[in-house]
Amino acid sequence: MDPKKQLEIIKRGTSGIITEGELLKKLATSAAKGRPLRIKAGFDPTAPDLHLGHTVLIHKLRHFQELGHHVLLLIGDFTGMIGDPTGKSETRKPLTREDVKANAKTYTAQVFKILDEKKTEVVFNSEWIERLTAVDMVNLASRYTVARMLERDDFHKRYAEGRPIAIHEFIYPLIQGYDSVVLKSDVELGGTDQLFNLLVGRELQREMGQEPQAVITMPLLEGTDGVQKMSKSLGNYIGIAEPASEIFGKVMSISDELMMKYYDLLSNASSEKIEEIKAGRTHPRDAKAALASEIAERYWGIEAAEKAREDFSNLFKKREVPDVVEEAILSSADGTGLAKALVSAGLASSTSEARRLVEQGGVKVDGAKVTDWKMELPANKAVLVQVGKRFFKRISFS
RNA sequence: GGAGAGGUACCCGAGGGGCCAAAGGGGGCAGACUGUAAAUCUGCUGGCUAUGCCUACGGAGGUUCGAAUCCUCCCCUCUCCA
Repeated sequence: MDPKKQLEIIKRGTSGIITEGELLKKLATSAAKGRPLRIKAGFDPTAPDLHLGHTVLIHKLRHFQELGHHVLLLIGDFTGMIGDPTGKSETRKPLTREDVKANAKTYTAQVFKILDEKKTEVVFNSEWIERLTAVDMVNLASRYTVARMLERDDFHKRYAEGRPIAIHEFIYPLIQGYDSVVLKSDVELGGTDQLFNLLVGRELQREMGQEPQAVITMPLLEGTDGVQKMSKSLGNYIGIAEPASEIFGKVMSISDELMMKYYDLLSNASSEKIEEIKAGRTHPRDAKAALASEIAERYWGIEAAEKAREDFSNLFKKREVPDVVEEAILSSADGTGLAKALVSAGLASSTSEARRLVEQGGVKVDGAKVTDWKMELPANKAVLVQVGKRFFKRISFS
């Protein structure tokens, strides 16, 4: 494909390219010689379950793959096995080789839902880093200066504020850069927070007589709240291992504004289509549903995605009861009071909570709104209990 | 080693003897509305055998009729100095 066209596709959704001119030149040479570019992206194998935020980078890799380039999926197992004592939050315990292997396996399995496995080369950096001798390490370290290290924002701040910087923290960027040298990468992708480390790769390649890699940074994906970056600990994430209905629902719950970003970063839709949505020619609700379907389908297949879409529409548009409602058989020994039953059935976390829900008109029994939390449920037949719009349980007593 | 600041609910953060189950914001939940679990608006947001009781402002004691608030000791975090 024409290098300029390629660049256009690659640029979509990125937060920075260093430098665009260099990248274009690489693309041109590649096209002229019929030699695919080597695209590197590194992953930390410590957290095996991925959420959509992690996939932003992977989607960009896919774009390269579709353009015929060679993707190098680097598993940063070396740092994982040492453990990074930086940061006070938690002392990460070093992973064993087995842990890393197992993590990497689940990791790549998830990654290959997006990337073409046949066109992807998975590499582990322990393979070459472990072979380095102390002499090699010192030699590597001599290629970079303290002053340049201190240019990194967080080092700079910590140094200025007199907070500690451990020596090994200087080593990690060097190792990441060295990986680029070993892999002879033409392009490296990373999150915006990785910019400095990515640039070290350029320096080291230049030092070692290679043409420096182009660097592409991808923005951090905001979570479902639309403000903070997606992360498991903030609870604003959409995990790719979550059920299709959850993925679908969570995507539907994002704001219209955030949807645009998700389209840029997570969708395989054509640029034309995305432009159409941004221009408002597609109804936001439909655009969001299409996105939710696309993502759900990617991880669960078309059938599950269709089902999720249908259920969602029944539940929220038509306000119908889903056709599969979980049964909850409670013991009548605890009494048949509504508030208690809500708690036992897992629809409320405490009787106070249950009471509040009822008082606010959020509870229906057999389709009728209930106002009395002391109401007794029938002991001899099952009733359909609904909390809010989305939680249903068929409750009976044994 | 010395000096100072601080630790409050899911998070941030106010309150400095009773009116404090604790302002305000965020998050979460519910309701209204709708285009949808968007946006906006409203309410709720410790627990319980429930017009009362219990538990809770870093931990343990103490003063007081009464302590998140005052005192003592301890633990932890941060800042400055050596």
